[in-house]
Amino acid sequence: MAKEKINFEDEQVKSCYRHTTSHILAQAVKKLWPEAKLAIGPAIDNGFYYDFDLEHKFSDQDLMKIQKEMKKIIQASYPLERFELPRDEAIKLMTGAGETYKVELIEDLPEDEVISFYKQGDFVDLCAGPHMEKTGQIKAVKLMSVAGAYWRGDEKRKMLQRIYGTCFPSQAELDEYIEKLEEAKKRDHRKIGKEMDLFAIYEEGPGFPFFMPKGMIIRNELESFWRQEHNKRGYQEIKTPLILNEDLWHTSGHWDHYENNMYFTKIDDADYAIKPMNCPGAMLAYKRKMYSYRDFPMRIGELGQVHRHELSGALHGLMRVRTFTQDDAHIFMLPDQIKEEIVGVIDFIDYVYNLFGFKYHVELSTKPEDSMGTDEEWTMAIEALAAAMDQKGMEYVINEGDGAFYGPKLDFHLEDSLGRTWQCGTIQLDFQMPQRFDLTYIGPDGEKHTPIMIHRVIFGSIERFIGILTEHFAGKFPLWLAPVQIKLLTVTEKFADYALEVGKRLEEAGLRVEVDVRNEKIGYKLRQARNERNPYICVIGEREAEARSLTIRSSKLGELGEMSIDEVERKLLKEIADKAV
RNA sequence: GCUACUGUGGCUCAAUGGUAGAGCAGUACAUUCGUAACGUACAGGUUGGGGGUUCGAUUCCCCCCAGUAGCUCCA
Repeated sequence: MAKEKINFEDEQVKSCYRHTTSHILAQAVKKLWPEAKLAIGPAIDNGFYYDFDLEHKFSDQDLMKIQKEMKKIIQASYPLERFELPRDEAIKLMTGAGETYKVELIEDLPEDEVISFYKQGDFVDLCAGPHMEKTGQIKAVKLMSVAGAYWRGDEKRKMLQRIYGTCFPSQAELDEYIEKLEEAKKRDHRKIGKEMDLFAIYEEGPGFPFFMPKGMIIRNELESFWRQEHNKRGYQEIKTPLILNEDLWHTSGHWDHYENNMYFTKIDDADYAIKPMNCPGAMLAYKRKMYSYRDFPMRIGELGQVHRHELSGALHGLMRVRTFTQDDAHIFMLPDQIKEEIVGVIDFIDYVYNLFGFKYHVELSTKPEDSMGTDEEWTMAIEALAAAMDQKGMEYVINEGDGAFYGPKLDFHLEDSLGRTWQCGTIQLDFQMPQRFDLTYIGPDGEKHTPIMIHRVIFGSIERFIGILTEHFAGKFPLWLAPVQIKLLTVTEKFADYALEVGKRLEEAGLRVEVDVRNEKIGYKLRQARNERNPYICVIGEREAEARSLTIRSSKLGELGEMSIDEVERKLLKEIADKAV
């Protein structure tokens, strides 16, 4: 049986395999530190973890020790035996063992739930299973790291020590996984951002990124693309201030629901807040005049810079910052326009993500504990979002209680190089804000009505999106985004005149060109140009200068041979116009 | 914010209880060389900040700041 090939393609098998390994981890830790209390130890996407409550702090050396102990348990190939106990006996067993966390888990199980345990050797753990038949079936194990994690994910409760590990049916597969992780690290946008001189974050401003000239090119290209696409889709653009009076934030509900994340300031003794969201500004902009029902839908976009006080430990390169620019828009509409507008935004997001070749998944986030509005309004809003997704025939998962305080949302998540997902696009349906700000329009009945509003972003934040793009393309950006699109390298200084002339001409055609006429060997200049991830590199020597041609090399396709300057110009301009990836 | 870890010249890293070294990048000189690093020289650091222990700390201790991983939270 143990010789049977373990099918990791089967998610259930994989999960069962990893879950068993987490029990082996727990057994090893209990052997080495009998006083350790066990919390929980599930299989996760890339492996498994187990949480322990233990005075002794695990070090990297400890991980090695534990791993050795795990090997012994695997070699002993204990069978995993399941047994069930009535509730009181189960509690007695765990209380006797001093496993207070397990007792709490049992006490929280529903009355009619079967309480099962798994035993391997002298180790017993509360567990619903399933498990492998014996510990000897586990082949390649590696403990990855140790980190803190709150008991039951509650920051008010004790922080436990969590050991992360992974395991595979063979050493080769484990090695492959480790190698993949190494490769992914090379794509880290923080590393590439530094190497390509795109952006920087200094101690003087944690979470407040600086964009350098090359990063600004990417930013500006994204923004002009954004404007173009919004124009096409009937959006108008506004800009609202960064700082607004306290009253506004009371009206919007931010003061009550979002204060912890806001920065405040005073002007002439009056309280002001730095905006954490753009919507209240958009509300004021709406209120500047009267509207007819014929004016809807009204789509108002804003590239709005917001500031949010994120916890220091949450900051992460460009992905999680304390100031970012949302590619925001607020759509005001009539009740019967809701679904169509949501579908329109879904299509828009899908168009943009597909352009870059992104895979994404969607979550529907429902009413959080701290929220405004009635249950009926929330139900209606959630149903509208779900209906739009259903009309598109798109899959989504429900993310219970994770909505914004003013309404439910559809969140679009993109993956980074390490498989972590980041929320980028979001569509939020809001019945609250228009009421609170007393927004109105005149309906066909001649009466005043309150419009319905959508908040939405496509990129999410320009910063995060650039981070994701950087990792997705490993710094080899599509030509239209590349900070330098073509780099010309001279073989010797003799060809500098020709190179500069070509450079000038390509620049006049609208291309971003760099010419390297330095007195260095061509191999050296070439190496540097490649390290800079330049999409196109041309070496210019005697041959090219005489024929007035270019020998071009693509970072993606390799050598493309000799072409006329015209050809190169046309080729690149077309690639840019096509936004080819 | 919490837990653990880390913090040395622009970058990557080394070293030691006795006031720091290398490679890359930079500058100068030399070289004019056709597809991933020519050579020589120079310059560059009060070892994140503050305090303490010590005859002496960058190395040990404490506090703070920043970063990394994870948790919590989130675009």
